[in-house]
Amino acid sequence: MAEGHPGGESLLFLTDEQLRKGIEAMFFAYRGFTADPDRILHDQGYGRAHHRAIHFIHRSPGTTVNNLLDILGVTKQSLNRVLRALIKDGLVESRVGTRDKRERHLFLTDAGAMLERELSTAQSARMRAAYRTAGPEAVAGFRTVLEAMMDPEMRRHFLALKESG
Amino acid sequence: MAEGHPGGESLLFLTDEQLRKGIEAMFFAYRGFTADPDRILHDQGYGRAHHRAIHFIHRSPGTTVNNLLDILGVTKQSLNRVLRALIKDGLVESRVGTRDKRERHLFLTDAGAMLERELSTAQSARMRAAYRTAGPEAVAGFRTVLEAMMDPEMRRHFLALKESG
DNA sequence: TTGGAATGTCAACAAGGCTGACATAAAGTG
DNA sequence: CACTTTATGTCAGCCTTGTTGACATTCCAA
Repeated sequence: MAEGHPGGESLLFLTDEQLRKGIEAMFFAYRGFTADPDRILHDQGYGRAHHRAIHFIHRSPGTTVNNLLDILGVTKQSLNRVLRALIKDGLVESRVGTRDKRERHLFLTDAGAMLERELSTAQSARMRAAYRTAGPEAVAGFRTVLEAMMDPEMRRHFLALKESG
Repeated sequence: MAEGHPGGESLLFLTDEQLRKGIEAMFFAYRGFTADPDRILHDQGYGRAHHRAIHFIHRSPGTTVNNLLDILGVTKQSLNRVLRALIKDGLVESRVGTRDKRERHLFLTDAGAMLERELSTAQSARMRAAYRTAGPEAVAGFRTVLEAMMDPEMRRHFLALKESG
């Protein structure tokens, strides 16, 4: 490690200590990131899985169960339980596909959209505060590192969502 | 939103769309962040909870159960279940305190240190790759935003750990 | 038309969170 | 010494959310 490394500064920030701090920062920050929605959801008897489903249905209305499975990276049985609850409670609507009747297309109802709004507002508020504190350049760096940290397939999903935004 | 906002550029990057992308980036990146350790742990019959305990015991050898509870933000029943398994399997040692005999001080055994090393190596490798791809300035921004996103109490823990590093 | 592939549902189980109650031991306080 | 507080461990039971296995429906292609 002490050998003359070419470039000097370009490698210096990659010490074990720096990496460990990055790991811990992710851990603590993610807790903050989910804290506000978790509180709201818990009050309604839902969990983080419901939030994820609601978020991505809102983001891509009419998406199929299979699509959602790819994005969320869970088993269909696990997702199905969550969807069943959301449908039963009238937050999500499931419409049989017209072209392919095996598929179910998912939409938020008005009530679902309302909850989505509430969750998104809470989570965005924290994000906004963090962004403001850190400044635009820090935000750009933040996004760059996060994107580099994803699995390739997840990055593909992430970028695909970007375009539709 | 379209009203003349003072400062212009300083607020422009805080659109709903930017915030939503940040939220999704956190979601997808965290999956990547935990993917490699999760695989290793699963092979040994452990989960993410065990990883967290091992990480912070490694980071602060001799830490007490109460300390760990504060940092991890779980209940003692939950942590105890994890610690019991780790102690039974000979990865963690629990020593009665000398000054205060009510306290248990936690240490990794050689076997525990070995697993910690394996987990940390896997997770650091991904972090290192992301850091390298993104570059030093992006990394600084990344860390700044994450720190701003934490709950104050978590930030306190995070900064306290930094010093001992 | 029949068999395989794709899509989604239901049942049962495990990990790991949670709360509540309680035991023990040690420390601190009157 | 009696009493309270603190630190920890444990039991029982619940919830969310992950898993695998079995199954129904639908589509498509041989």
